[in-house]
Amino acid sequence: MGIAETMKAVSDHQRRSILILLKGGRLSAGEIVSQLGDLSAATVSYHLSILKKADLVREERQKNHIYYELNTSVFEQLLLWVGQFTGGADEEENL
Amino acid sequence: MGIAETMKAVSDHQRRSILILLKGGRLSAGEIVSQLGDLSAATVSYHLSILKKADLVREERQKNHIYYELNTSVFEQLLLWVGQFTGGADEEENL
DNA sequence: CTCCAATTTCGAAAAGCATCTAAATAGATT
DNA sequence: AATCTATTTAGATGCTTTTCGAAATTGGAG
Repeated sequence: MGIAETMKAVSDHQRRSILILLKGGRLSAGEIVSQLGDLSAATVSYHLSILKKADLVREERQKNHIYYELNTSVFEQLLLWVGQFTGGADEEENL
Repeated sequence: MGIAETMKAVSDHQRRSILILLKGGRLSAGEIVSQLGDLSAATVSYHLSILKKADLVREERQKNHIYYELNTSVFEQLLLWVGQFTGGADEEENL
């Protein structure tokens, strides 16, 4: 947790692709592997573990699948961080 | 240009520190070096070049100083990208 | 309990990144 | 033009990250 971890997680292209995929609803690891197309299952698993540690996705076990879905709450924090540079959100006008 | 470049630029701790410093107004490279305290001028220059390439800062030459300042417009794009996951901004409801 | 399918973990290789010192450049001042 | 100061570029080094294939794990089905 913390902006550093979130930023690192989101700074990788493949991980951003995974996040975009998950916008369409939850998917199993295997489904993510085939939708991405060009990455081994091991690699996808690695990326998922990073997204999970950063709390950007949540995992849910069911049958013999593991489903992943977005955890939108952490994106709010990211939004706050970025917002401080755009006059959005945050704003502590005390200088 | 492009979200990839922006994300990479912003994913580094030192570069984020530089951006925060620049929130307080423009600074020369040397001023940034001393405010950061623990980084060589060469390294700071390296980070500035990345922020510049990503268009997050703008440089302005004056006397024998080079001043850097935030370019807020690219942060808006970042905001849009993040916003797509939070129900903020963007929103193309067509499924 | 054995077999299968889905996923993760391990170990290694390759690529990329942050950092430094030293050398080069750019511009202002003498 | 010689020099001083501010900054960048170059080259080297160590650290981190991404990726893979193979082996281990986990849980369900026969």
